Amino acid sequence: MSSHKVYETITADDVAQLAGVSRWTVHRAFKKDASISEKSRSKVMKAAETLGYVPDLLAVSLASDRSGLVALLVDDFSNPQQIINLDMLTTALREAGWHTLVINTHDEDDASAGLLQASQHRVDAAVMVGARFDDARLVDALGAQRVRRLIIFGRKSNNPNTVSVCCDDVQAMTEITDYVLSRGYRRPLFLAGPPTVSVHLLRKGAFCDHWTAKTGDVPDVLVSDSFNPEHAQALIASHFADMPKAALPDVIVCETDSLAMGVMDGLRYGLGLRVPEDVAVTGFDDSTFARNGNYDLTTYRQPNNDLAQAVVQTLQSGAEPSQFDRLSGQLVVRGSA
Amino acid sequence: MSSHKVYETITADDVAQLAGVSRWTVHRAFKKDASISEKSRSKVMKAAETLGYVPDLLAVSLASDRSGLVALLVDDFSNPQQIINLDMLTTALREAGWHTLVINTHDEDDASAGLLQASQHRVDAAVMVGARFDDARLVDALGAQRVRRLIIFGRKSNNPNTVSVCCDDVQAMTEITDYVLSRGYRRPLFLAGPPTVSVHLLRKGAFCDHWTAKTGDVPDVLVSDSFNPEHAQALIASHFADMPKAALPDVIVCETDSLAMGVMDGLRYGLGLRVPEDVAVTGFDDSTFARNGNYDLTTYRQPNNDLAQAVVQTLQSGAEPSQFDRLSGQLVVRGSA
DNA sequence: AGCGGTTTTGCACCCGCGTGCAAGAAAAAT
DNA sequence: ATTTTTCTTGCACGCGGGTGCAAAACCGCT
Repeated sequence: MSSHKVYETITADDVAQLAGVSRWTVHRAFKKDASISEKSRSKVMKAAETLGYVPDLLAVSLASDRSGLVALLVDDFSNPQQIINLDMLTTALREAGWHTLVINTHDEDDASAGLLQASQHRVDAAVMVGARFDDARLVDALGAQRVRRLIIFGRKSNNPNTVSVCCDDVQAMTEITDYVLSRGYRRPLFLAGPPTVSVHLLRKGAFCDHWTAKTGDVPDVLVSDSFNPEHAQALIASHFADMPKAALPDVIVCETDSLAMGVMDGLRYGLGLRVPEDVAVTGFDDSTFARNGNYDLTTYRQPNNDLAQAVVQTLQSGAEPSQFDRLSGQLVVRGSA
Repeated sequence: MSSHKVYETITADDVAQLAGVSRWTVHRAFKKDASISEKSRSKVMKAAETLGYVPDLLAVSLASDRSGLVALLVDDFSNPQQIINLDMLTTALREAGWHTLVINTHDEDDASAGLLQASQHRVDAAVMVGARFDDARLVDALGAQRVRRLIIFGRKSNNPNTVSVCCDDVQAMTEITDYVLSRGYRRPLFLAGPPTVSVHLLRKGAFCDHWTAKTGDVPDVLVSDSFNPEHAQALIASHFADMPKAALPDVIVCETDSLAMGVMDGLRYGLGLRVPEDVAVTGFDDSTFARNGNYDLTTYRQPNNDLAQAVVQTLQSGAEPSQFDRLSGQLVVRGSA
């Protein structure tokens, strides 16, 4: 109507006509290993070239029942780790020939709606990158499964209709715990993010269990309602406001870097304490800002690229894929602990 | 083949059959303001409900020549501002009923290929969020225009086939300049990002022009090959390594927050200088980390949400849209200058 | 030239749904 | 009760291309 179309769509029929063959021959020319003579293939290719023909992916999807689309459901763009995941995933998927539908979900209902929308686009798979939803409930809510394949990214899901791609949180937390112990810290506080989510239980649980196993003590745990650093900063500042120095923990083990950075800001600017002299801090993720001069955070680096590649491999292996839920990263020791 | 389909696709025909009407009536039931009796609409809706029918967007797109997809070409996931843009855009578009194809482009050729791929998905529009490509060349390279509408986001493009959505950089830089002058700084250095890109010429030019107009002096300019903070940190550290204190600038005006943060780290940890006592710093974007206790950056906040809304409005107004290239943000004064 | 076998090519039909038009049903008017 | 007028409904056809099969063209050989 009003949108004047500058570009006239060219279809395979146009190419066929120009090349003097049938539409199906054009199709074969573009298909690897198709039965077609070299002569007509080159005719077709030349015609396609001059016309600037490219196959319409929409039509291809409809006809072939493969869309070449993968939905990425992301629920927190302020989380640096999720952004890195996004970066890696979009890159890896694109290199492997997939395109990416990013769905910015804000809460769980949104995630559920997003999954439905993804299915309406016939995505070949949906990857849940978020941290704020409960995947078990989500999958069930969707009934059988409108989405061909559901990948839970960054944490372990026990839902059988699902593939988990994540690193081994228990192993990672164990390494952190051992390191903290080896440095002589004995009065730890674990700072956890919002409860509701399985990965956190894993990290918190792994830390507490391992600590108790090694020392016999049960560590204190503090829970933040949000991963937002500013929130954590305020929490720390108020939580320790009237506490005598002697009662302070000597190390705060945080579930993520974002929490750790907030903690450091809170300790320094809110309480006037030094890190690590007064209180040491560890994080998890090795985000960009964690390694600058200001934070210099001891943390754990996830194998981001491997994780993204694991998703691609999962998609490429049509059959029941090996689970990639035990990838391992690397402890990064810096100045904060 | 190997991928056993758990979920049987339900089409409008299935619903039609169950409801005892024709497929077209089903279509009408789902179409607002369609001519259909209340009776049959409710019959259809009930049938659709029990079957769990949702229209297949792929087929809809193919048939209606509107995909409901918008491509977002992003070239730098390490740039916090671009992430905020991504966040705002995906949210605003989703609220307006569009879905988002995010294409992670790494260089200009990639952007060009990405645009082509976007067109193959019949996107209703493509939004270039990147900073690293030259849009003029890009648009021309694509020939007429395979993409219905091309929106350049975050900077002004002069290409007539394009809609620019951005804030008024000249106005913004002028405000910063006036502020810096009002604080008594007189030996500025402007730190620019990689050249090649128009927006930067705007900010740098605006600063230099306005400064010269006000003082008669021509400011020094330093160029960083990358917006990466660590890169800027190293650059600053080496650039000023052997310079006597008296020769240092008294304020470093940076093109973006990421540069400014790198500069602050370089000044502090590389050169042992204090900010703002020895050297003041200003940024641009008001990113999350710019406002924490460590950086406390004086910067300029872009109207992120307005910008995203402007994109939506552009898409919704079918006809020649008013250009949204003069939106204005807000100077944010903090401790760094 | 004639024949069996192989490679190429064309075609009917389908993917799931939108559009325009004409037939059918119901409501309004005579 | 009959004719108009207005709503509803059904249907042919199209969007651009993929699949399987059958016809056609090609091949070497007798």
